[in-house]
Amino acid sequence: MSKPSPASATVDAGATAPGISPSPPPGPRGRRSAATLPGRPRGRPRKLDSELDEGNRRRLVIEGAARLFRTKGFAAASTRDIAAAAGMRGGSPFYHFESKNALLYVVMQEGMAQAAQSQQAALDRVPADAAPRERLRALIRNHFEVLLGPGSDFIPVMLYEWRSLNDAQREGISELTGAYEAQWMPTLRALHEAGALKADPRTARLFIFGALNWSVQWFSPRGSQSLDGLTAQALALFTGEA
Amino acid sequence: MSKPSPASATVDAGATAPGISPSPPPGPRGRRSAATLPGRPRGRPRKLDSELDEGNRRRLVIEGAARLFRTKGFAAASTRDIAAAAGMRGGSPFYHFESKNALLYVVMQEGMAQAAQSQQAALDRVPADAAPRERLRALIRNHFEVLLGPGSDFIPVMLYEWRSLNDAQREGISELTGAYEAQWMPTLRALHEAGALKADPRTARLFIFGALNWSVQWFSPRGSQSLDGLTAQALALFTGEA
DNA sequence: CCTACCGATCGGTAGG
DNA sequence: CCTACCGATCGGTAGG
Repeated sequence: MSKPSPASATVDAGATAPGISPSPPPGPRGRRSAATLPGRPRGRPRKLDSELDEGNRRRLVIEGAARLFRTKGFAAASTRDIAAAAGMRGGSPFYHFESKNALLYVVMQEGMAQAAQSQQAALDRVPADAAPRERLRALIRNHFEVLLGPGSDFIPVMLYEWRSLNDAQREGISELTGAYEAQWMPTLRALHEAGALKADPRTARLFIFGALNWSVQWFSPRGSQSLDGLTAQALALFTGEA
Repeated sequence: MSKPSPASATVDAGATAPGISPSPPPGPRGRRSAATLPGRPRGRPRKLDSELDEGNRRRLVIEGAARLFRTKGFAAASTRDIAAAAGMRGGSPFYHFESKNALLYVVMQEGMAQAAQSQQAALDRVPADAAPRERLRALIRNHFEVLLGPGSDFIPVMLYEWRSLNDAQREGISELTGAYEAQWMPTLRALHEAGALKADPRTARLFIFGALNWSVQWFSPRGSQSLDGLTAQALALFTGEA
């Protein structure tokens, strides 16, 4: 119901998902041939001021967009709002991104790439002979960090603005979320076989993700709950052990 | 983070939450003195055609709004879209509602009122001497019905468009959601004391609601899962019993 | 409830 | 990256 029916969903003409490859930022709108322009001095390319912080300005746009998309929603956050948040004038975000939608995609893509990396690191920190429950604890704890930790605007945007993506973009993000979610399954299956998780692992994963993801709606970092405490509570709820 | 800070949150001048009282629909924009207008025949008020289906037109606006707010989001759904969905021309929804925002409020308020009523009926159907787990089953099953059953656009809108309400409106809706949620607590406490629910009941309620609410993101009525099946899985996950 | 209209705002662009 | 601009669309209203 919340996804448009396949029949009516068409892919825009030039809507190939931008920035799918996790390669270094391609510079403003792909225009990167400055060094080969005529009349430019050879040798070590002395960067202009405007080039020096070019990556920084782009960063500011992305971070401002993430924050505004999260607090106001994609449709309600104007590109002017985003420009102001990045210290720019109205039209300047379009120097870095070809459309508001492409900016949304980059926010989600960067968020998921970082979440996946953080999750992999968390799993690597768990001893190979650890109990499945400890592996689940690490996954839950990292997920809370990604959702609620400092600078955590990107993933909430991904969770709550999925419908604002077009089909090609959804496919790109799905690849990332699919890999992220798949890393939970061996642990959930092990717990299920050990009798510590009674629900079917596939359905359990959906419910567990829902329980955790929903915390962005009610968690306050100024409240009494710590992320470690929340993790322990979640573990108790799902595996019946305090 | 997703709620505006109290300092910057101001209540609009005339923004008293419309339609708080669950009394019968007050007719177009509160104008209901037609029967007392001069020159009108006495006796049984013979209704004009336009009056006959006045409630129906209003209904159509509300239901179209609920569907569009759900599928496109509040900001992205235009009042023109809603008018068209109700078979009207562009400006006509404003004959029934003073603003797009007031329409959102009515959708949420009607959704919650109906959900609360449905939940009460579900609880009334549980025998007084039933085990707490059976009470929880009834609550979960009803919640799935409210979220995923036929005509279930209203509650998802409430869940995902909270930020589009102003402060006065939030207060009005909070009263309804608070009562709805409170009905879960005795059951959760009983399960906790019996050792069937390991997490703290307050936190457990937040996680459980998250797990259930998130199902609107992935559930498909054309899939293999029935709402009864989902309920059994959720019960197994939370209370460790199949 | 429709017709016709209004000011405001929006995403996006040309040209420098 | 700014200035200045564009067409489109939006929520909302007057007047019937």
